[in-house]
Amino acid sequence: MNLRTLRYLVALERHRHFGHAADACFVSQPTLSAQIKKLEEELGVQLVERRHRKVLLTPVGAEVARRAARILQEADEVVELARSQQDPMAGQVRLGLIPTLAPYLLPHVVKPLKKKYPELRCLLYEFQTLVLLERLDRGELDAAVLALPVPLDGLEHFELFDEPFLAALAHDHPRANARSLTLDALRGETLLLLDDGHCLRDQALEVCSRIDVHEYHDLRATSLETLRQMVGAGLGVTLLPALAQRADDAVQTVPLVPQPTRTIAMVWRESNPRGTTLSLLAEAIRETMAPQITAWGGRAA
Amino acid sequence: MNLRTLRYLVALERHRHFGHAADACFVSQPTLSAQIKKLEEELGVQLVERRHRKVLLTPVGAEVARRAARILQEADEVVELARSQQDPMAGQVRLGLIPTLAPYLLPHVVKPLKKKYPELRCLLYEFQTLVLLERLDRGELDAAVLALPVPLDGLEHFELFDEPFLAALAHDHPRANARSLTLDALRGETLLLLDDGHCLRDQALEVCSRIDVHEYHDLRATSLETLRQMVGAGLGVTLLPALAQRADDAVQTVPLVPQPTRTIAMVWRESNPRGTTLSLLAEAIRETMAPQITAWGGRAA
DNA sequence: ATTTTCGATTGATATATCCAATGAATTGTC
DNA sequence: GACAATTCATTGGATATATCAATCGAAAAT
Repeated sequence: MNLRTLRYLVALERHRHFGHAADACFVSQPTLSAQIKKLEEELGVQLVERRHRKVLLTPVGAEVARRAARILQEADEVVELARSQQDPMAGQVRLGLIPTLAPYLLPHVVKPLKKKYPELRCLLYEFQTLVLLERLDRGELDAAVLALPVPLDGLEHFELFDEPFLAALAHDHPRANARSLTLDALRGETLLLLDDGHCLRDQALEVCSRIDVHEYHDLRATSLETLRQMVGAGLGVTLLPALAQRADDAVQTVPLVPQPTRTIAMVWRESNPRGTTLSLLAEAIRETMAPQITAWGGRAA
Repeated sequence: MNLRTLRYLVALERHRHFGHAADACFVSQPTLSAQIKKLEEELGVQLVERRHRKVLLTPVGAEVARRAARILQEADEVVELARSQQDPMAGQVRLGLIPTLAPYLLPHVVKPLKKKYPELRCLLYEFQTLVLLERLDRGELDAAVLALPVPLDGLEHFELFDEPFLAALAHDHPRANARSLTLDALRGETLLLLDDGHCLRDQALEVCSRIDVHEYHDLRATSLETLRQMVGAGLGVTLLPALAQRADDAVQTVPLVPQPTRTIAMVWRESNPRGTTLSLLAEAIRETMAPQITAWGGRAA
């Protein structure tokens, strides 16, 4: 069976006339006749009653034509689907972000992106780095926004910006009102960290590795907001990524000198055919965030 | 576009491997490769990510494949329609049954069916209810025999009979030789059940919900025969469907009063062109089983 | 460094589809 | 009743398409 042949049958049903149906299909009448006949042979049933000056579909023929019309419609829909996919900035993109970034970055970028690329529908997911890379590889995500470094084999990457870390202290901490702090000033403090698996945990540990701080081991926060609460409650200090800072009576954030940062980038599979879309998307995010980041002394990539 | 090409795409989706997909379609690998490529060109979108040792469908590719599978199923239905037109009770029918019914029902019906419809070849499958419904929907089965209720949208159904439940007790259980039991008589017993996913598990729980029994949680049987062994070993009691009873030194089955039952029915897709065949088949099964069922006090539908 | 795996490419061959011309059956006209 | 008109079927040759075996080349595995 063949979609073309089904089209012939549907045309024949409409026109009830071999010649006219053939015209409508832009083929010659013998072609259509032969194909209908072949279809009948293949199916082993008579589809058409050929009477002089009158073509009638048999009951089976009518049913087959009805189903054929439906099949053709669905086939046309597939073509439509593909066509609508042609515009690089249309359709949907499945985007994953790390949890210590997503809730703070998205409020800045979602609206501008919607404005710049109104046809683009971003499906947003929040996973830790390892899961992001896994899903990326399995094709369950189109791109991931995360902190470098990650193993980049087979991946394209586009650096978005360097996000500074700030010291977060309880409001009644002796140094809470300093204009800035050196890392050394935190020596001897109790350091609060996120749970295992969050890249921010490793980044904070890395930054603080050269000074003598003791991690608070009894409780590890599972979200940045919990971590902030713990700082506010006076359990210790932590490093907050700049995007996560906000007015908070209980917690003061103080810039560090020299400024530690983490590099935020978007990555995707080299083989992803939507590479263009993803570059443009990354570029748009970079551009949107640049003013904010430079104001904080970070590097817009 | 071409139905053959769509078949190639669907095979590629299933196998995620050009060579294997080609084998499954009985063509050479270059043929399949070329056709997929041509389809991509025709649609103007990349459907497949070709990575070394790994083939991945793009999101569009996956969607196209999904629609293609549907189209192909409908095309196959046209062929079936035509075939069944020639002789409704010839050809093959793919029939799925639930595992708590198949081994006990089939010995009763296979021979009579063979006699009544010698041209009909039944391919038999055994799956749990959820899988049956899924495969039915995907067109991998023509009909399923299962216990109602199930969601019946888009499905025809034909009730075959109501199968009674019997109490199954170890032969040395105090009540093992009773002529009949009320459910209340099981109060306080340990109830043995099948594993999750078996509808019989839910049916037994439903029946016993009003009396106080404790489920034996440490081990759930994966088959009715295992369950019977466990009862024989004295681990507890269970409910057996009437068709599953048989002479067994270690296990006694006792009728319950009033008699709980489950309704066994055959279901198939409304759109299945072999509806006539399937009704006749169901009718034949109902007729074959009626004497047996009424002898047990069940209702022949 | 070598081998293995696997999709892409090539070129020859078989098949399917197409059209123009023509045939055959029915109906309408003189 | 002969002849023309209509309409679908058939024929035969041209063209397009799908197919295969053989081979290539890149990436991984050893």
